[in-house]
Amino acid sequence: MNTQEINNWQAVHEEVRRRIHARDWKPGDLIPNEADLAREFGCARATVNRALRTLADAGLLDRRRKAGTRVALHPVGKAVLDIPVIRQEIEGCGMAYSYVMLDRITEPAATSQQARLRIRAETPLLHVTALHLADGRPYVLEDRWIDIAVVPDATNAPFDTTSANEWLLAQAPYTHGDIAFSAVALPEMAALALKARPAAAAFRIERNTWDNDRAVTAVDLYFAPGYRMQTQL
Amino acid sequence: MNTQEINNWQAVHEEVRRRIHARDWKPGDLIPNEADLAREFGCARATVNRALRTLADAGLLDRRRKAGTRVALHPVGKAVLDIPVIRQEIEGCGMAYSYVMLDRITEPAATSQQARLRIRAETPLLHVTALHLADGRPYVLEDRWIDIAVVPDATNAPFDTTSANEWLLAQAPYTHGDIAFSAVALPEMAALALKARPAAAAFRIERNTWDNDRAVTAVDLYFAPGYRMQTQL
DNA sequence: TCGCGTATTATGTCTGCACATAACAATCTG
DNA sequence: CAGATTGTTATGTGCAGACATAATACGCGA
Repeated sequence: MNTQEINNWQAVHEEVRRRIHARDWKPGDLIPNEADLAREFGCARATVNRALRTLADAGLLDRRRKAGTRVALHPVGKAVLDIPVIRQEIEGCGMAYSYVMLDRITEPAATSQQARLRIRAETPLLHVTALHLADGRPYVLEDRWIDIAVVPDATNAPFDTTSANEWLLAQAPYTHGDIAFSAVALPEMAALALKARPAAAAFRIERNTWDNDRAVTAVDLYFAPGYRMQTQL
Repeated sequence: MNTQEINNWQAVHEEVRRRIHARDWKPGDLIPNEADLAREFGCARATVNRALRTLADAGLLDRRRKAGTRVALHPVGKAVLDIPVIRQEIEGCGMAYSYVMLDRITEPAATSQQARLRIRAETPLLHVTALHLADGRPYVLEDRWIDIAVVPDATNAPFDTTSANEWLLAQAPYTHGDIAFSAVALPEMAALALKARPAAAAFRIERNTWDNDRAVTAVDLYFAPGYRMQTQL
């Protein structure tokens, strides 16, 4: 027999997962309560709790107090994307990373940035444009705005060898942010920098980060055509 | 004073987060060990453990046995994407969902599908093409291949009113999968179905799901131009 | 000085118990 | 009978103590 004791939370996790998968417990079914499972598996309720909580986090179970635990109707695929620092992403693929700053000026916020960062028109922003390369080939174009009022040190940072990306991570903490992925026709200037055909389909990431209610920075990343962002389910 | 007792894991979580944010503990710093923190906060080590574990899961801390816990150098943004059923995604936006099946044939696997699903050439696949609409406008084109050998019931499913998407979720369990996001120029047939300009930049999701080592299904989703996939950090 | 085994230490997890909290069920009251 | 009150139940979380595990630090011998 392979029925060794199920006395750690990973084993409980796996066994419950197996039962769901084997359709012993079908979507929508109420499963036994923690105390019963603990007794069945011969472990403490806390152990069962941890396993079920983890499964609920993963979207396989729905749990409600008193109502009990049931198998999720729609096992919502939750994909966890790591958003790595670009340098690490490139080096992680075994390619040589290099970086070129293309432009760096201080300018009043454009209308689109005002809305995005929820700032007033006269706010001066530091606008940095840079290119990240993998094995010498353009990989992604970084178009970034930084609120100088929130990150005053940025005025003195040259960004000529270290990307704003990494500098900000190390220097400017943030409390939350939002991120959006989309496909766009490459603007002409971006195409030029990336050595791609203008209007080619490019993967874009827009990201804004906030320190409490103050916008720290907004970035647009235009990836060279062919880029794929991949993960496991 | 607002120094009320920190005796639950959320409070510890918040306090640690605050200290990281306030740069009391800077990126790379070793923070006090669990036992010390528990003493400081006046709670049990298990409580501190849960808070720190959660923060580590979120990517803010790096933990290694014996080496201790340190503030992550690169607070890797881990974006958790919900991959909802398309119908729910549309209805969640307050739009009316509708669905049209465009095509449904059984055919031998094309070379590209063979590689993707790791199957032999002669394997027959059920190929279903369908359109999901929001408020009557094309939203996403679903191009799906199903291995009949793995999901025999699929042969009898008409897929004319319920999308293969939902049918599979309810009928065919899977153990794992992979998903990739990219931008592509819309193929002519897809553009036609989506009523978009051919070669327009479209957001594409490729997803493969597996039941242990057998491929269940592969799907390509072509979203209508303008689609944005969004989440919080 | 170099290598290797051992001691130390921080995290990882289990147990058994307790109480908190949410939600549904049953019952009481006007 | 309607609406409020109370009871019951399942999950959520806390605590103290124990042992497991991994990785570093130290000391010993060649």
